[in-house]
Amino acid sequence: MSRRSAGSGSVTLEDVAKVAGVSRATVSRVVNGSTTVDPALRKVVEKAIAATHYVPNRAARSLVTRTTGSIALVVSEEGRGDHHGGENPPFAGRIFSDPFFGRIVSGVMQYIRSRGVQMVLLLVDDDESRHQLLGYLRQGHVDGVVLISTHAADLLPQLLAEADVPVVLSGRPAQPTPISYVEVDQRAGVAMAVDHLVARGRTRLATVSGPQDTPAGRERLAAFRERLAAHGLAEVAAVEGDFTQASGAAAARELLAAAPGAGDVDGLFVASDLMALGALPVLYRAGRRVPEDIAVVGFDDSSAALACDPPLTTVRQPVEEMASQMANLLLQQIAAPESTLQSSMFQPTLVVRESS
Amino acid sequence: MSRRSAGSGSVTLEDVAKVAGVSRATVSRVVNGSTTVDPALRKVVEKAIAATHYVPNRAARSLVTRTTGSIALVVSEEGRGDHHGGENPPFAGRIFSDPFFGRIVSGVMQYIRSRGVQMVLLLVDDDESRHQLLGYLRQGHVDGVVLISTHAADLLPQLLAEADVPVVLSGRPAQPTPISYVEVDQRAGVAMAVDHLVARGRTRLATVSGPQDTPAGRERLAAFRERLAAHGLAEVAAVEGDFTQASGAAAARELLAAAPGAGDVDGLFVASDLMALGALPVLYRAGRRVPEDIAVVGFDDSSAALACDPPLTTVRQPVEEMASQMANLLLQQIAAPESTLQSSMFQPTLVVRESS
DNA sequence: TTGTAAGCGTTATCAC
DNA sequence: GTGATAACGCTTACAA
Repeated sequence: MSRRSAGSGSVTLEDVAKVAGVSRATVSRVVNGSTTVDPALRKVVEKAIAATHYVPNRAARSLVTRTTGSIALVVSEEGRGDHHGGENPPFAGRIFSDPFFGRIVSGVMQYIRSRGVQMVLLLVDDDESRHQLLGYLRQGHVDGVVLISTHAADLLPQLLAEADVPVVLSGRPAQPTPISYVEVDQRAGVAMAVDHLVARGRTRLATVSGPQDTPAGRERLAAFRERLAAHGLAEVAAVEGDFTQASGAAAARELLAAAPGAGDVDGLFVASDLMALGALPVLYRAGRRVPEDIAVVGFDDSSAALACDPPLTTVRQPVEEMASQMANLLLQQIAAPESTLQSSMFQPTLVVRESS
Repeated sequence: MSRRSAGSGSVTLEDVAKVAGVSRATVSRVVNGSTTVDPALRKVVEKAIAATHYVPNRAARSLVTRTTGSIALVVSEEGRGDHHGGENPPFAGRIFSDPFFGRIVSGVMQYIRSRGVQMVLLLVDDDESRHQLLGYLRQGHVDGVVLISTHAADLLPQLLAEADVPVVLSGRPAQPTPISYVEVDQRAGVAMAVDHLVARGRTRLATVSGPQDTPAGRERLAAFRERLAAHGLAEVAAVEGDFTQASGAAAARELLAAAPGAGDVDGLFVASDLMALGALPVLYRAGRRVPEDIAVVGFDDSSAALACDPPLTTVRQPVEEMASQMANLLLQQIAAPESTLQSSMFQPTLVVRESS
């Protein structure tokens, strides 16, 4: 085939109709699986479709049906205090290097691919890109949105809800908002971690928390304190990270500086595996053996947990399943826009490895 | 705003024209930035557009222009020997958990976002999904494809080239194919790694190679041997991995079993950081100190390199830049379909850290 | 059950 | 420079 081969896709319904000796409408009915078509004729039409290599033109179809068969996966990093301060590149690619991101993509794709739905990936990281997103959605190029929003101050969940765009949010919205969402039971997960440490005989517990401008960061810290209290304990220390590996290392240093006495802290809950990955070498170099001197539990069960040495005990979030469920709820909402909003809560599990 | 607010996006060119007191055609000209329109009228029209919150309907536009303003990022895992043998989930999500993937997404997005182009993510991992992809492309929902293909036996590069779809491939095609591509100078990168190890006084060199059914895996192994020969050396051992962390660990074990004498191997080139991440703890547990007993160099400079302990010396691939360039070449090709095919080669750099 | 015909919202080719 | 008007390829009443 040459580069100048017949403009593929240019065969129309009309062409098929001509070949099959029927009307355009009948071909359309066959293509769309209408039941009201004579089986014999259908055979003929199907043959004609195969012969002509017909494929429907999506744009034309969209124009009349006002649906597109695709959804957007929107990653919103907006609402952060730091507006990419000195990052390299300036582009907010941090999220794409988080193991979390890949799992979400995987989960969404797994759900939609067999349903003939496509996914377009969009990033929002400032006012301009948010504005562009809103425009894009109004242009009607997607039927709905799976929204990954990390920060509590993010305006997007509310805006999308108001704009009447079918949308499912990752995590409970920070402000009460009429929006569907899928969450993990953070409280239960953290409780598992704390209970596990206590069961291992640890009583001097500290935490490396997530950023307090995110719901996940806040909830996990609160749950940590709450569960500690239930055991009649109080935290020895709490240092805030930002869910990155580097911040985990920094937090560990801070922790050691604050509690220099050997054996001061004997159990550590780190609010994400990636931070734990950063923290472990720091502990190790400071002469603290894991788990002997200090038992460590992470959160997520991301690939970072297995990259840890020793392998990290962690609270598993079923991220892929949650992402699939987001896609599921979204597709339901698209199919029945006026149905009531639904949300799902997933239970985490404790994965015990060698770090505790 | 209620959930029943005015059907957003339903304001048409005609509506704007009515408000502005001009014809539909003129509004269209303004929207598309045509120069042949009276500045005064343009002002009026722009005001009307703002007043009505008009946004163009993409489907209608696509239908007539036959372009979509979006491209596909196609990840093709096809051509592997193992057809997801016993993987959990069966879905081929391996690629999404590779740090590589996020960097590619980041690079492509960075390039296209300011140009108003959108990206849809597609996965091909078997005959059926490949067939679906071809159909999808013919439906004309994207203007072109950035193709990430990992395996040498993959049919997709050839098929897309034949189908006359604008496409840019990651890496040189395994079979000579009329297709644009972006590659890294594997040979130069591996040479840096080997030279570095030799400069460190290492002479008993081994490698954990990538899978030999991928171009990257093959080229790096060949280049390793070639460069070794240039130094008058020969490899002590070469064990094949599959670019995953687990395979790196397995390879390290095999290596130790094959060369059990202490000090047998004093330098190790691992063909990807992720495999190095798996290999290091195995070496460590076997009593080999890194870098004292055995110096290790990786490839990629992915996040895995920093997750290593000690931090990994590695050959940096400018993945984001390469991905951006893929997008760039693709957009060029879309704009001028008959122009000659272009390819780019990027130079890697050596990032020296503590593992060697 | 099938065909006819009227749009869907744009862009593009013409005259003016 | 501007305005009719004809496509673009499809779905969908409505008629037959």
